[in-house]
Amino acid sequence: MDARERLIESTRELLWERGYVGTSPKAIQARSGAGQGSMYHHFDGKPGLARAAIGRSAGEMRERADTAFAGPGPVSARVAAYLRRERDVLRGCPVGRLTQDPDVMADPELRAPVEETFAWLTGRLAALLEEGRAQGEFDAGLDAEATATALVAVLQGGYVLARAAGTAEPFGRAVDGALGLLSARTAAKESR
Amino acid sequence: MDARERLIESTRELLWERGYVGTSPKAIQARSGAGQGSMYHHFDGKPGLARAAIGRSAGEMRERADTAFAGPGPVSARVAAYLRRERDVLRGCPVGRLTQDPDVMADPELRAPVEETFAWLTGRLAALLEEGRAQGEFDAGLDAEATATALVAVLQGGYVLARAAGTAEPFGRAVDGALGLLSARTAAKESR
DNA sequence: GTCTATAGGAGGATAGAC
DNA sequence: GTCTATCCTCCTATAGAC
Repeated sequence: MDARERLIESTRELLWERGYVGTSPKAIQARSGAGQGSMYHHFDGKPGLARAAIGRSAGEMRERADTAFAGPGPVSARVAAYLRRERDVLRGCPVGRLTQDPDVMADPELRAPVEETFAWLTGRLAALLEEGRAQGEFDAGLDAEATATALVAVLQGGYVLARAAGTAEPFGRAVDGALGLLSARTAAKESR
Repeated sequence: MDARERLIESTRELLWERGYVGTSPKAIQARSGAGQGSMYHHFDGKPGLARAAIGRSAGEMRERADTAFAGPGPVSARVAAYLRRERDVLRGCPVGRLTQDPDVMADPELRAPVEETFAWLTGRLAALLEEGRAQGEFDAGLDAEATATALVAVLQGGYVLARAAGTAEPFGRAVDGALGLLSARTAAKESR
């Protein structure tokens, strides 16, 4: 792995763990093993490094969601698969985390990937739920858009509760609670 | 308002807006109008100031929840009242926010109020839902604990989505989605 | 490409005068 | 109680040598 690559990856990790304000060029250099000169040769500074790192995190988040959504089985199973996907819960969401960083949200270039990722995710999930509703998997009264937003929120909030508790447990319980509520909207299957 | 009070309140606001790492003693002094000497006379430094500020935010959060939960009407109405309570959505949750601050979570004294507040809130809401279930307001199969955790997560995640979008809208949609799902678990009322 | 030198400013706090 | 002076470290970056 070359220096440029190590710099991006180290920045990604530090942004994840400590946020933008909490991440210094010095720390990035230390973790990546790259020197001052190397860092400023490959990037124009902290914001540039952050752009590369955030873009990568956002891309990964989309890919993982896509994988779960495109899986086999009925919609409800794919939604459950996504919600229950293995996660490093206590680490939190690398993208959602940035939402709390005023310096990130103040910079349009840093903010855009965050905004787009959640818009895409919610929209994708809403389309999936709508598909399930159209096929009679869910009852006709289900509001796909609102439900999708609630499910994404459960995930993001689950991270918050888990970190507050110091255990991954609340995350799992939140997901269980959400799926429990959703399952009640599953249209009864006629057994004929 | 005396200097000590202004210092706490300013710290509270800054912690809310910028987090612990993003808040400097200098900024606290500037916002409070107190000088260096005044600040270090009343508090032993940044951690001490943060202790006072975080404790206050946590207390307020509990009080507000208590007010909604203790209101009149059936459980479902009190839960909805809490979820739909007026909020400064784009500002986020002053307590949940701290969850992303590694320096806060690393200090037991700063962390404790955060942990306790969410444990209390989830437990309180679970007890309320259980009460509703026992009284036949919800169907017997409702998992009060998991559902309560999901609802609190929807709130915390709603803040994240709202900040990502730059609008309060996703918060409202997430709450609508959650309440929509919950209403399907309301036991049908016999009209006799 | 990477290293070292250098630099102004901010962060976080102490000391002592008033 | 509050003010000013002072301190050392870290932050973020630039310059120029190798």
